[in-house]
Amino acid sequence: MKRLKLQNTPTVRRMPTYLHKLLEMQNRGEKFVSTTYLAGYMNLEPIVVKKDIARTGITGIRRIGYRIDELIEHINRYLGWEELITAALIGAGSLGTAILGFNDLREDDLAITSVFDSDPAKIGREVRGYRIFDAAEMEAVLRPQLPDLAILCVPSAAAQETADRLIACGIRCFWNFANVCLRVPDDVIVQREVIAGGFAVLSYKMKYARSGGLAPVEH
Amino acid sequence: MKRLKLQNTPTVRRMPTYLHKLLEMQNRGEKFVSTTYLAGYMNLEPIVVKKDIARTGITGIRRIGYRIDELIEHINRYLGWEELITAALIGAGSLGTAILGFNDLREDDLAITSVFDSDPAKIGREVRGYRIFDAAEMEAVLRPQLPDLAILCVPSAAAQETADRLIACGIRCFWNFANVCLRVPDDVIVQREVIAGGFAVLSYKMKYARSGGLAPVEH
DNA sequence: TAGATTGTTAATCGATTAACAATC
DNA sequence: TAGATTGTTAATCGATTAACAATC
Repeated sequence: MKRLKLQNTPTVRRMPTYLHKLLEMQNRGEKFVSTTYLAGYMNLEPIVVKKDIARTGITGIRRIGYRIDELIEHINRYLGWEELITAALIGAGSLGTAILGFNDLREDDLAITSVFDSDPAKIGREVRGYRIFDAAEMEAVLRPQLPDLAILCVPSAAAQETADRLIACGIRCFWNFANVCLRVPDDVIVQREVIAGGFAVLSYKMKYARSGGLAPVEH
Repeated sequence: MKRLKLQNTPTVRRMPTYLHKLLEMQNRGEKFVSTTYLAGYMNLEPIVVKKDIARTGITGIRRIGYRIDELIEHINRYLGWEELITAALIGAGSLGTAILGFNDLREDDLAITSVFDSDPAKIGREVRGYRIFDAAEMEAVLRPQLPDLAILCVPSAAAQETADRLIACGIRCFWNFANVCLRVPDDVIVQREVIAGGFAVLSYKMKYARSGGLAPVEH
């Protein structure tokens, strides 16, 4: 099976952190930023930031850095965050609620257009200003206006079945927080978040530090 | 500044997913597993899994695979998950509550020994069976029995200040879910989770697929 | 001018992938 | 035996890092 392999994911993953810092600086009224500054903030080597920024295609000003507004625009374009992305969120438990509350993402990048749960105690109520629909009515609600992606916050045991229904509905993109690897057709995109993966890196760092002394850093 | 750079993080990040699947298989009464099988489940090339497993130092059985119980033990040792890791969780909002509810991690790997919040409406109450302490009393509660790490689920604006207090208390390891890069001394370990990073990869995949056709896969 | 920074090319390093022998 | 798998070494690829010219 030949698969399309994605490149530059380390760069892509760093972009939202640059963006967040840049927006904060813009709010403070700052106009320019240098790679040195961003690297200092993120505890990275300046050359890493320089290469990342170069990928967006921006041209900077020698001795000064980059225009903040221009850089924000370039990063948004690089990530495909120019037009609003719409999503349905399935599973309004504590994790789902946490995602509904991320104002970092929800400014101009991601709009959650509907929220579903199968718990009768939740259906019809509001969470963070979102009305919760009955998961049984997912197809009926989504079909007329299909969102770009589905955010899966359902229990792991229900994830595959939920995904199957959404795929049948026409959804071709998933952000999967359930602890299972989904079986999907070739043309369906899945981004799985593995929280335990972060914890594994953390404990590996601890093990490393016990022998080494200093605190290790990724890369 | 010379820093200790961590290697094999891609391997380390995949380990918890192997582990989770292996435990499930063990519960079903299975005894052996092959790299081919795990690769099929995780949608990876078999050679990737073979190399990952080799890093744990286990020896397999040609034509059969690996003993599941032995592999579980080797992965736990590789990650430093042999003895229980203890943690304080700061911030019992929806994200904190979600983490308190991850039974995947909380079996034998991670024990949350205390939970703090500064919201008077929450202090003294229970969330998922954990009693919530007043964040103002963090030092008093933690000092007598310092946990291995702190899980930061506080609002971003409060993260640095909270971290500073915990460092003064003796904490040397953080799992940081707040959207800021913490300033910490050289000997303090930080693992930052950037949820927006996952979303960036997802939207980058979408952009890629729009031109390419097939759904791209990392690596 | 001097110095901080961008821009660009080359070197290095590490992770993935390929190839194939060994073997139960 | 044949075939599926592990074990191991080498090749490739991509990301990080180094070096240095250009310049405001």
